[in-house]
Amino acid sequence: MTRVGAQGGGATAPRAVDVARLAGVSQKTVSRVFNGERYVSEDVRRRVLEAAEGLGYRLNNAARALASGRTRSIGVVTLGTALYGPASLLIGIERATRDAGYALRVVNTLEGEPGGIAGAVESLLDQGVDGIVVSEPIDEGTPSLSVDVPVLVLGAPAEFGSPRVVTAGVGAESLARAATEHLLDLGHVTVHHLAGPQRWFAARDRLIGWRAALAARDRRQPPVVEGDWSAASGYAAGQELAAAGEVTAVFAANDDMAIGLIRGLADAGLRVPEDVSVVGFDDIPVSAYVTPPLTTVRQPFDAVAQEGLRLLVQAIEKPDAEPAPASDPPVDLVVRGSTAPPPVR
Amino acid sequence: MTRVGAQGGGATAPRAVDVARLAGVSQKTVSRVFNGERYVSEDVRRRVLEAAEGLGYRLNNAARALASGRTRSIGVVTLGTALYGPASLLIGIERATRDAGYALRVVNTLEGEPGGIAGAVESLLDQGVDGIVVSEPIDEGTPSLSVDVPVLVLGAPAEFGSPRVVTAGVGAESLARAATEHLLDLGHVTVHHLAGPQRWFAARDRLIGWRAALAARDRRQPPVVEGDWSAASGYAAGQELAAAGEVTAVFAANDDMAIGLIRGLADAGLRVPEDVSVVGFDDIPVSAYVTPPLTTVRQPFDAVAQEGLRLLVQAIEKPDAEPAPASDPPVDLVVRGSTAPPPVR
DNA sequence: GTGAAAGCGCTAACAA
DNA sequence: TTGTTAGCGCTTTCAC
Repeated sequence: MTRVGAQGGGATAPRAVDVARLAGVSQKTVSRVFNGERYVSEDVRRRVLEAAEGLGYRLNNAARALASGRTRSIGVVTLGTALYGPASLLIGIERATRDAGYALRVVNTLEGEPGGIAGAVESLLDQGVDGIVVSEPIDEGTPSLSVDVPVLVLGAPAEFGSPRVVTAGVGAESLARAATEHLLDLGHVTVHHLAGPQRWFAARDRLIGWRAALAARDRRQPPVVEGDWSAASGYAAGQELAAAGEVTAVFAANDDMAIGLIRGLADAGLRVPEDVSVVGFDDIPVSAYVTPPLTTVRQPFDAVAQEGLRLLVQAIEKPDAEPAPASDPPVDLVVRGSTAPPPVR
Repeated sequence: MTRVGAQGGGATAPRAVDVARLAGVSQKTVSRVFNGERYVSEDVRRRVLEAAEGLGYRLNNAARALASGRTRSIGVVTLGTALYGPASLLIGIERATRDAGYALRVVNTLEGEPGGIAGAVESLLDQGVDGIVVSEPIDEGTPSLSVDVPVLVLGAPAEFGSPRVVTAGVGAESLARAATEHLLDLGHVTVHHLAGPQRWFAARDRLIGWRAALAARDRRQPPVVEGDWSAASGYAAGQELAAAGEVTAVFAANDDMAIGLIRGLADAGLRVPEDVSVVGFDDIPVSAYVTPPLTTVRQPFDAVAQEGLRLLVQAIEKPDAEPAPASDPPVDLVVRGSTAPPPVR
C-alpha cells in the first residue's frame, strides 16, 4: 500500500514519522512539539509545524491514549429529557470540559431505563474515560458504584458511592429558601410547595430549602404536592390545591410546573397573583412573557459546571491534592408579576 | 510493577492475555469472544467470559481503535443553546448513536464563536471519530468543509460541503406550510410570519414553507419580521405588528417567540385569538398551559435522528451502498386555543 | 536540546 | 474452530 498525503483514494493518513522525515528531525521531536513540551528549539518547532501543516497531519488519539494510558476525555451521564435545567447544565459542562482540554462523551439515560445511571457509567468506563460527570442524578438505590476514575456528581449528596467522588451543587437549597422567604416577606402566612419527583436529588434539595425557610419562621408546613416536572402535573396540582382551599402562596420546583399550576388555579377560579402567589424555579426563557410573568429563581449552571469540572480535573491530574470544597453560588431571585401580598379577607 | 486484578493501589488493569491465560486459550480467542465473532465454541466462550468477569476485564478501546483504524464513535456538533428543538434533537441523536453501537462525542459551538461549526468539526476530527453529525446548522458561509469521514447534516440543504454528506430533515417546510394553511383555512386573508434568524437553515425552511402556502392560494405575502428565537424578540415583534395594523394571523417560527408575541400583542391591546390568531412551532412542554394554549406543530425529532443515523452508519460501514433518501415524516399539527377565525369587521 | 528503542493492548492476515 | 505473527502510531525511558 502506498501512503499518500492527501485524503481520498486509497490514501493513508500521515503519521508523525512522515512529518519527522519531512522536517528532518526524529519522530520523538514531532511528538514533543505536538505536546507542547519544553526543550524544543524555536527553529525546530517551526519546521515541524510547517511540515505537519503541509502533510495535513493530525495526531492519532487512539495511539496516544494507548501509549499514555490516558484518553483525555470525560464522560457525562445525563438524564434524558429536554428539560431546561439539565440541558443548560450539559452546555455548561461541555464548555468547561473543552476549556480544560478534554473531549466530552455523552451517555443519556431515561428514568426507569434498565441499568439506569450505573449502566450509563459502565458504558463510559467501557469506552475509556479519564473522569465521569453525573449530571442531576436520581436516587436509584444503587449499591454504590465502584469506579476506578474520579467522578463528579452535580447536584447530589457527597456520599454518592465511590471513594473518588467530588460534588458540586447549584445551591438549590438556598435558592429554594430565598424563593420561599420572598413569599413570606410579602405577608403570606405560609407557603405551599409543589415539589419535583423526590427520586431526583435536585427535587429533594428544593424541598429541604422550602422546609428550612418555613421552619426558621415557625410557620406551619402544609402537605407537599409532588409533580413530575411537567406543566401537566402542575396543572393537576393547581386543581388539587384550589379544591383544598387555604392556599395563598405556592413555591413550585420548576417553571414548567409553575406555569401549569397557574393555569390549573385559573381554571379553578383562582387568579394569580390576586388570590394566589406563585414562584417558580429555573427562569426558563418564556417565564418573563407568560401571563402573569413568573417570579422565579435562576440557577447558576455555568458557574457550577465550571467549578465542578475544576474539581474533577484536579482529581484526575493531581489525585493527592485536597479538593477545595465548592462555595455556594449567590442567589438570583427574579421578581415578576406572579407574586403579590396575600388577599385581604 | 505487579499486575493486580482489582482496582486501587498500584494495580494495572487486566488485559486480554490475562484473561486468555486464565481461560486456557489464546489471546486472539479472547478477542474473538469480545467481538462476537463466529467460530468460537460455546464452551470456550463461556470459559472466556467467566475468566473476564473474574478479573474485571474491560476491553481497551484505545488499543482496539489503534489496531482497527476505527474508533466506533460519532461526533456531534450542536449549537450551544438550551433551546427546546436542538436539545430534543441531541437526545434523539444520542439514543440512535448508542443503538447503532457507537459512542457519542459532543462539541458545542455558540453562534458567532470563532471557528464556528468548522472549528467544532476540526476538533472532532482531531479526537478521531468515524462519522460526524451537524445538528441544526447555521449558514456560516464556510468554504465547504473537507472532511474525510461521512457527515450527517440534520436540517440543512444537501449541498453542505463535503463529498460524503448525507442529510435528513424534520420536514420543516411541510410543517410550516401546514401551520400556515391552518390559519388560511380558518378564513384569514393572509398570514404574517415571525421568522427565526435567517442564518439558521431551520429558520429558512419555515419561511419557505410559509411562502409556499401563501403562494399556493395566491395570497399577499406581508413583510417578514425576523426574531432571534427568543420570547423577547417575539414580544418586540408583537408590538411592531400591532402598530403596523392589519394583522389577523401570525405564524411564528418557534413557540418561545410565539409566547412573547402573544404578550406583545396583548400589551398593545390586541387579544389572541379574538383579534389575532397565532401558531407556534415546536410544541414546547408549556405550550398547552400558557394563556391562551398555543396552537403549534410538533417536530419528529426522534424519527429524524434515527433515520439520519441510519444513513450515517451506512455511509460509515458500507461506503458504496446507495443512500436511500429519507422520506418526509408526517405532519403533526396541534390545534389549541390561540387560533380562531378572523374578527368580523 | 535531540534521538533510539521498547512497548502500550489490541486486530488483521494467515496458518494450522 | 483455534493459534501465530506482525504491526497500528504514539509515549516512555534512557542515552547522547
